[in-house]
Amino acid sequence: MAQLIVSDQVLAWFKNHGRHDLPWQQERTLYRVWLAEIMLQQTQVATVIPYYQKFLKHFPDLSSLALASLDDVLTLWAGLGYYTRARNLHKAAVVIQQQHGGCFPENFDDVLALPGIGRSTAGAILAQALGQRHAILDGNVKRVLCRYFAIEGWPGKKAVEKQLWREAEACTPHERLVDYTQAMMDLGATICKRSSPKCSACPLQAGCEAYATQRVAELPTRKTKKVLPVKTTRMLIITDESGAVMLEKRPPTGIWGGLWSLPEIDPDENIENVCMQRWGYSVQVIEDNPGFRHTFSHYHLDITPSRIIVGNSANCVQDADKVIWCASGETQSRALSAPVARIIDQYAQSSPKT
DNA sequence: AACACGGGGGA
DNA sequence: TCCCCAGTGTT
Repeated sequence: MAQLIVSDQVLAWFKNHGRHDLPWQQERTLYRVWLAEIMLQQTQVATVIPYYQKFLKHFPDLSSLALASLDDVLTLWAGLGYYTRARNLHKAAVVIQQQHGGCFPENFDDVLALPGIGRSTAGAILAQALGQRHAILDGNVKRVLCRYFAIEGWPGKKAVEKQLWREAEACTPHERLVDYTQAMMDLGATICKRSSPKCSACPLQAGCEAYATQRVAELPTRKTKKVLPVKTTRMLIITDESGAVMLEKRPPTGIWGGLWSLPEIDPDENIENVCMQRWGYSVQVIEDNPGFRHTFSHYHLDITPSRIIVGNSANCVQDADKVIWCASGETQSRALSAPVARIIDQYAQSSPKT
């Protein structure tokens, strides 16, 4: 069977299914394409259009933008978000006035050097405005390529991104760069979407490795959410003859600062020894429990609750600010952390009676 | 609530 | 060089 050429498929699809009437496609000057590409960073087409037209009306060319105050630029940008883009846009306009005689540069490295313009945006501007041959690799194209070539690994990783740039270069045709560049972005935005991609309407389906191996939903590989560290602790449910439970006040800062909590010990330590050392208690461990996980924003805490009965609580004097014995019906009125409340609630049911 | 996003800037 | 951020829309 004949080799499928990505650009051929995409260009043929673009003819009937791509967008051809976007404002920045009408008069493809470098200035207009540049403005569009900056606005389109992290912002969808439908949102951009009214801003784009308003902006162009006020700043129809590069010099009007360069001469404007940053305040005026930001005012027109208001509502689009990511205002760093507007600052860089204005800064770049000034740079172009000073260093390029007011003409938007046509050399790739010069464009790349402007503030707010990276490799992909530089390529997109020159390809769309001048038909120069440059690969682009925005989020849409990354998704298309990751799926088409079944590229594993998070695209933000350098090695993966390097491979993606290589594929992007290899796929880029030598002609019709204006259409191809727009077509790839349109394909990613309307067909090869992050979720619910429309593979049945995709011009690349026949050659798509992810589609062939049913991995469309898994690719691109998502960013590994940084694995939270796991800490472990043992919480002691120490009850006396009356069923009252021992609570400790936590330090004012840190986790559960100032709340009442169950005494905690290192899960690897011997419970009887610790109870004797810390409180002078001879204790009887009733049971050990499988425990459960409580997750904070920055770590998991695996909690093992251990049920303990002590016969001599009255004999032991404690600092009432730090330790209380709390009767079973009384715990609800105390400021408890959620896991501690859960544990106490769970064990209150089976609280031993004297 | 988690995730995605292009480029800048700091480690 | 690599990582993380800012700031907002989408899922």
